[in-house]
Amino acid sequence: MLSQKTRYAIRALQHLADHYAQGPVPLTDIAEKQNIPSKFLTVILSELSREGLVATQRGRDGGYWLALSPIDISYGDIVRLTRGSLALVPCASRFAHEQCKNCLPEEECRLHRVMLRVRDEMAGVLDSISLAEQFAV
Amino acid sequence: MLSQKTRYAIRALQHLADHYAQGPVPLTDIAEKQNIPSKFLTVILSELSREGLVATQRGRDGGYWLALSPIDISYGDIVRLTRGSLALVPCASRFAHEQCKNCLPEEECRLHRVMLRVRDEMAGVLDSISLAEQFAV
DNA sequence: ATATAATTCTATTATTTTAATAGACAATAG
DNA sequence: CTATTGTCTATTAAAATAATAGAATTATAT
Repeated sequence: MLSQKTRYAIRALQHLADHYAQGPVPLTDIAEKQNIPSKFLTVILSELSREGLVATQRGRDGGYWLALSPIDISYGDIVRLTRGSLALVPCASRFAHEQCKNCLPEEECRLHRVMLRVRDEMAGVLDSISLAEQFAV
Repeated sequence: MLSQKTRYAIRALQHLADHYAQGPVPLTDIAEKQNIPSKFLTVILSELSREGLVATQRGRDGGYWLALSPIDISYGDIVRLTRGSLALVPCASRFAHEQCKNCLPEEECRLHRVMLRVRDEMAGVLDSISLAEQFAV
């Protein structure tokens, strides 16, 4: 499952995509429209900003906006960024590969091989849909 | 991510598949060969037995074995059984559907639609591989 | 019958992760 | 200058996960 935080992050980004190139969107707007606790959203957006996915401006008339065009942000990117990996097990991650705890040696582990397939399929879907797809899917 | 418990469950079942039709396999064997804490495996196997996926016999020479032929147990079945659902968000589950917390109405939620696609792809892979596939993938 | 080897059950504890909140600080527009 | 808005660091709360403990039960061989 995606964590609540990841779900919030995705919906916040969708909201920003909907207002792309319309100037800074204040956090309060996002929180209200998307039904996200605003203090928590603060934490989430600050992280996304540190990661370079959103740009920000402080002060009056400030807010957040996408640092890239919606079409250049895929769901795969977002998930990798917010939870580290698309994979369902640590050893099946392409970019954040690590050994699973208490497992067999990787080359003997059948689960490993199954999960590599699953990860590839998931990547296929998630990397093919961007924030620009309003009615995607 | 799959939980550690789910990973243990899958590897335990794979072990049983490897010894299918060879009589009861004692828990201790599985725990040692698969590197799973034995008391924890106790809990896991009892659950799998209650779910009807493995059969058991107590007492001397007792142990666990698969209640079905390995070819009739898919990875999809196991994941659904141990974590309730294949889906990455509650609202995208086919059999355990529920509303995501703090979300928008489902028909407005774009994440919902994306995640339905992902679930279908995952199901495609996981339901097509069974415990009989030794070198699957 | 009895000893032994095994699972089962219920409860509890420990650990980790996730979610949420608080409050002081910094920047900007007007 | 002041109101508005994001930033940062820390803390707390809550939930999920992982692991353990120990008594009870069952089956088998002898």
